[in-house]
Amino acid sequence: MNKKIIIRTLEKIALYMELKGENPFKVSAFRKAAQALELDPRSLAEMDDVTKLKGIGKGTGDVITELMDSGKSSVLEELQAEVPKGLVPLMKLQGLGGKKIAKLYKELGIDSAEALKQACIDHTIQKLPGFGPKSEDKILQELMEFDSRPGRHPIWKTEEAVATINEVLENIKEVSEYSVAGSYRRTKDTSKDLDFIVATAEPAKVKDLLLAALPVEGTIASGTTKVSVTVEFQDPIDIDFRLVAPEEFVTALHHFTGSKDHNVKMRQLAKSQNKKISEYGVEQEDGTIRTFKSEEEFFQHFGLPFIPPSVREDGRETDRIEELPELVTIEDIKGDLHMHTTSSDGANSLKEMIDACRSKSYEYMVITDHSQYLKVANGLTPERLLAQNKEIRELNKEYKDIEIFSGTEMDILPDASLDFDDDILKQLDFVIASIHSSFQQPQEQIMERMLTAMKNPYVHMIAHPTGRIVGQRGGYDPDVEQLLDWAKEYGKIVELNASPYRLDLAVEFLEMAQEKEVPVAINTDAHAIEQLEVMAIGVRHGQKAWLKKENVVNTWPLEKLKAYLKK
DNA sequence: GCCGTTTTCGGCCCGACTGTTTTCAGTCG
Repeated sequence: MNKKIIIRTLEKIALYMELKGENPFKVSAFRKAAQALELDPRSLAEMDDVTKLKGIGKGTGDVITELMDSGKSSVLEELQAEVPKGLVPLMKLQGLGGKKIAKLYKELGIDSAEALKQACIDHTIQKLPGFGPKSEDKILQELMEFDSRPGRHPIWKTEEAVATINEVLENIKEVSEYSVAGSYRRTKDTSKDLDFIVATAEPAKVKDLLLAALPVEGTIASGTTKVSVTVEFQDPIDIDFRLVAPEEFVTALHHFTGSKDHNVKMRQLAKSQNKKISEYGVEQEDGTIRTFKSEEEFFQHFGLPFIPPSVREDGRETDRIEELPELVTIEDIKGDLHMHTTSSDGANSLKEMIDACRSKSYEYMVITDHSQYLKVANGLTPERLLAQNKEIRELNKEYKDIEIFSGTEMDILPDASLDFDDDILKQLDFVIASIHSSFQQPQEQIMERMLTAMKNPYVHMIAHPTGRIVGQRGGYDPDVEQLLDWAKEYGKIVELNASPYRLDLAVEFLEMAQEKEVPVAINTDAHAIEQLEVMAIGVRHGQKAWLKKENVVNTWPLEKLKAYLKK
């Protein structure tokens, strides 16, 4: 029995219990059991007794055992017999939770979205105790909008909204400090909504100014310290603003940066020290509230080093603090191994790209324009590539402060051949191989193409290994584990493409790469000088996988990298 | 349902907002 199926079953049981209106602690016990399994790196076969895991006891352990023995769960089956399936999607509606849905089912027999809609239209909802005319209106509204609302927003779409809001906040003089928080600050590749913390002594005034400056489409909640609105940018997106007093800024920022699991862990830790964390400060044993000047100081208060937002995820980060000093940081980056110029589809010339990298104080850089197959990107023919190679060699003599490698981003063609012959490739310093075509091929064919590149002795790196676009397309679906095994076997680097459109490899695969000791390069794939800045996003994405500096080749000094590429 | 260096019962992170109440339950993050 697959571990993932067991995890999903435990979560499903929790969901059905919620719909039954079960004790919330019992519900969360099943969620915690699912999480305990998920966070344990071992396979089920490797665990002799699951109840030894913290969070799994007799009840949840029995469910797991039954699933392993018979492939089914009588607990889930009983719940499913009792709770209509049609109630499950109702949990997604804003403002409706397990208890209210359970009540609607028990009292009115509502067992589906359609039945709920009809009950709203017939005005039977508002007669139910605990519900009223406003609830009825809201539910109906939610039901109408639900299908058209986007789920999670990819980071490349939210960036624009964040920049706009930052600008608005910057220009309100009553705002003393502000920051985006939430999953965006943690550099998740998608976000459900955006959170902003705003420090001000005049919350009411700031609230009015803020709402007046934004294209607000609707209001979800509007209190004195918390405002939730739907704002119309490219797509409508929900934004939470928390207005706090200046001294509360740091604890509020920490709280609303999350993750939820990280906060739970921190609060438990505080409790064990007889303290209490809230968004307003840390209550000491004697009842006084302590506030902080910085998050560093906040963590220090609990005897912890600064934990960067990027790794505040599953709550285990507080147990991995000894690894924090080894994490890759933006200051460690010594070069960028993937960028384009006007020779192919870039917006800036060779010299402009070089000057931009010099101003970033990089030790080295690689020019990697597209190859001839990619006609839409004006890919270079062997002749143009060799001419560029010569030009780079000349420029390299001229610039003493940076080493300019001559490279290519060569297509792996649909027929599993490579776009350049070996006698061309061997004249280059750095060869990237990547797939830009025939994504729909079956996995065996994709993998055959990858294997050709892996086996070629002149190829150094596989770029954007899965071809995904965050929140838009899945890519060409390679068997990533196999790919990483090959990379290890044939000595290839895999890329962490830092473009917010890609962030490819994804976090789980980067973890796998590090475990298999496959070196990673964090590259911007810049098509214009401004895009060199996405390196910071890539680094934070890498931190989410706990990538260590030593495993990221472009943190290495020039000589070490050169020696590695030559072998 | 799970857990225990206040250990087999009683708590489980903490607080804001809404809509319903007339003091609070439910939902959300």
